[in-house]
Amino acid sequence: MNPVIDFNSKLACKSCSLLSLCLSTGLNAAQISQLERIVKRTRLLHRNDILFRQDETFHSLFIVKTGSIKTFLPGPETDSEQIIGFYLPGEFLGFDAIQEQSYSCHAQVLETTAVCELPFDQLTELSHEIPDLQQQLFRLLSKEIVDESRMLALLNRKHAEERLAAFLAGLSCRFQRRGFSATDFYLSMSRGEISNYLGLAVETISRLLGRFQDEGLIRVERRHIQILHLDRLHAMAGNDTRTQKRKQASEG
Amino acid sequence: MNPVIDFNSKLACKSCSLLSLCLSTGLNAAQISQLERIVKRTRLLHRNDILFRQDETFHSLFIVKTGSIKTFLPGPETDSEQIIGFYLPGEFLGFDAIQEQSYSCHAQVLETTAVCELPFDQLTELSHEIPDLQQQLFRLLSKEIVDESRMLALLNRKHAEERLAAFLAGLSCRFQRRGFSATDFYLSMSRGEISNYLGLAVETISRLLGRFQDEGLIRVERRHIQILHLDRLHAMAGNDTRTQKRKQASEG
DNA sequence: ATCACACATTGACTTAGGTCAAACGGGGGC
DNA sequence: GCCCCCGTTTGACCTAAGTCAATGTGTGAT
Repeated sequence: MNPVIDFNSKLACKSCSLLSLCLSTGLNAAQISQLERIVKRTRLLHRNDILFRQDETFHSLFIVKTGSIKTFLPGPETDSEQIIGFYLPGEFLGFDAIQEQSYSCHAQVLETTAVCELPFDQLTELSHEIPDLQQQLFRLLSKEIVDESRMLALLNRKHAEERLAAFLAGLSCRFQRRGFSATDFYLSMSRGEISNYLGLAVETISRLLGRFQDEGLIRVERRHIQILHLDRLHAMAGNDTRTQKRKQASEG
Repeated sequence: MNPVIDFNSKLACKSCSLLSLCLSTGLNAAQISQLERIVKRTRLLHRNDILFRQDETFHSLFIVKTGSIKTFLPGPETDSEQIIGFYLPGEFLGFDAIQEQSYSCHAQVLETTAVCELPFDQLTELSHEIPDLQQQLFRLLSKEIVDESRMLALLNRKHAEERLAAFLAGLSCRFQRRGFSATDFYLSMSRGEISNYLGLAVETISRLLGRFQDEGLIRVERRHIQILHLDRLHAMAGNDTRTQKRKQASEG
């Protein structure tokens, strides 16, 4: 289920398709190698490991190389935590920590996961020399803002069915963009985590997945999801074609 | 209700307490005057004027000097718009536009409002010379991310009562920080706009405001709000004292 | 291989808040 | 000054989704 990775040697960033995907649009080879020099050793983490904690001093951004991570705000009870986001290969974490110089949430690993660590002060220093890097960082922060405001709209205006459809459609897009199948993937999060993230009850997720399957929209077996009608799923998520195109263009 | 402002002359930024509050923490006088030079003429807008539209090409960030602005994602129907945020004096708009170089939402003025315009390319250029400026910009973006994730948690985990309490408590904090009263202010948005923002029905807002008043928590008459028990309001919003302190510290 | 436990499903019932409808009231336009 | 219209309030009713409870099921530990 998880690809086998060579963890013995430090992976050079140029062999890591992710960094170029994420950061270096517009950077030349020399600039990329400058960037490589500041990347700290790849870290390998296992299910339930904590990458960072709320209030911990901020030093670094992280990029998911393989695996997946959830971020959440803790609540008074264990089950009153609020999941803020799921992070898949090629995605950045830690932007929330810049403001107060400490992380605003916990980040916990959902499955065996490799991350790159980017010390932020070195990154900003370097971005003085490389204007495009600064620009790219601003873009990544900005994307996070846009994504979260779309999520606000989802939670405020959409019913359970549309939320789950949007969630699955979103995962599909993100997997596809990293070269995985858009229609056949494994969820790294439990039903409970999905329901928490979407502001629904576990039972609702369970019933909806069942219904989606009955309707021939998807095939679901435990955490294995196959999307049979991606177009219908997008329609159900309330993405008109125009929105979809715009999103795909921007995410590409 | 609105202070009288001298709109005949361009307001120098140093006379504008806002810029120093918002941007220039840690900037010296020379740097501030560099910054001043790139600020475009203050613009004066009136109720319902559009500051920018979704998909419009991005050139500038804006700061609210006086008045207030809402941002929203348009929906297919007029009433299916989703309000993303309200912006008060001293607050920045436009960060969402960096990613795609076009605004992700509409920004509309709620009352007579003055804004400063900061051309973004000049701002980033300047921030190569002034590291602290770059840092400050990153912080502002980051704050937006944290605020939005708190809002996600609010919408997902809180009931109507807690949402409205949090909304009022939040306004109170923001007014106070700009030197206005924390317990006596006017809402620049309608009940409908509040309900839209909080993901509730107008009727629910109306009923809750009535109930809060009956309970002696607030005095409300049309858009005039007086908070009689700020502590109880914060408690109702689910802000434990610790969270409150941390928030105040960070927002100061 | 077996057990135990956490995750997942399914059904029955409850409820917070939405929807619909009707009445009210204040401020801007004439 | 009067009227109209939009925003607001209030009441009656409805429904989507939550809660509670019971039952299944795959996985990892022993």
